[in-house]
Amino acid sequence: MKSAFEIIAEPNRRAIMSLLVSSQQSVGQIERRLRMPQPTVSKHLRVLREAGFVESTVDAQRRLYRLRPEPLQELDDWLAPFRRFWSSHVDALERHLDRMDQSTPTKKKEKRTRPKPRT
Amino acid sequence: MKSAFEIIAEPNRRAIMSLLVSSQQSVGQIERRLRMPQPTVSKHLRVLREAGFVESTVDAQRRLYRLRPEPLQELDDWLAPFRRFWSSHVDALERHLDRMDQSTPTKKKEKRTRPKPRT
DNA sequence: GCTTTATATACCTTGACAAGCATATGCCCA
DNA sequence: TGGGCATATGCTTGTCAAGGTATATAAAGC
Repeated sequence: MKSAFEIIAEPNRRAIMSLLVSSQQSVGQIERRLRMPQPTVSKHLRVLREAGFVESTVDAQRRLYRLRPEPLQELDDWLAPFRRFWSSHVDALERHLDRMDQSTPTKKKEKRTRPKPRT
Repeated sequence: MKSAFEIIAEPNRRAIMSLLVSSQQSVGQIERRLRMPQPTVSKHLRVLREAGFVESTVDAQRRLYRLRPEPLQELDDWLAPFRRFWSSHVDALERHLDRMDQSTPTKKKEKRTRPKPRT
């Protein structure tokens, strides 16, 4: 089984998801609005469906697809531990930088790979 | 350039990120704690670094890696529009299901692909 | 029943990427 | 300065997934 992260790694799938945020859509609607060949849409919808990101309803010859919240919540849960790095204060990074040294450092030359970000 | 989503799609990279949440780590520490061959660690760190997920400090022969908040925030931003589906009420799904019909439905047979989830 | 519309699937090709292994680079210390 | 430790990089290979094209399934309407 594929992780939720791999599912949304694909740009077309993210586009489909974003489209479904406003309301449910048929395959044909998605196809037209995203200017994407129909088999491509169907295949991505299949992946999304099997991963639980969307569900479908039969409407005559059409299938209406809509979002399901659970897998997105899983992504959100993974992000949670990292959220403290930016959500609390502007200087969250600074606090992080000060919480160092459980390694065995010798000299600390402190040559940063990047310039210190000015938030 | 690669999207932040593709970067974190790789399980080993997510493991490294999670490890760095507690504090910065040297390559050797990551290698031992995740039981991962050293070249593998270095290569993933390179990907993470070039995508802005981590930055490094030179400490003699070691390189200390630590997290950077920005790219994760980007992920969080993408998730934001979907958050209304679960964060507000228990019946967020229900409300979504009721906000339908901008398609041209004919009969509405309502054969759900899955059983209606009982939250 | 036949045609049209809507969606799904099968097959093939191609590209991307991760792992494994070997090797290079760089720094420390005796 | 030579050897050992820490990390980075090069090369090769196997795998997997996405796109393209064609075709299958199924319902609608005449």
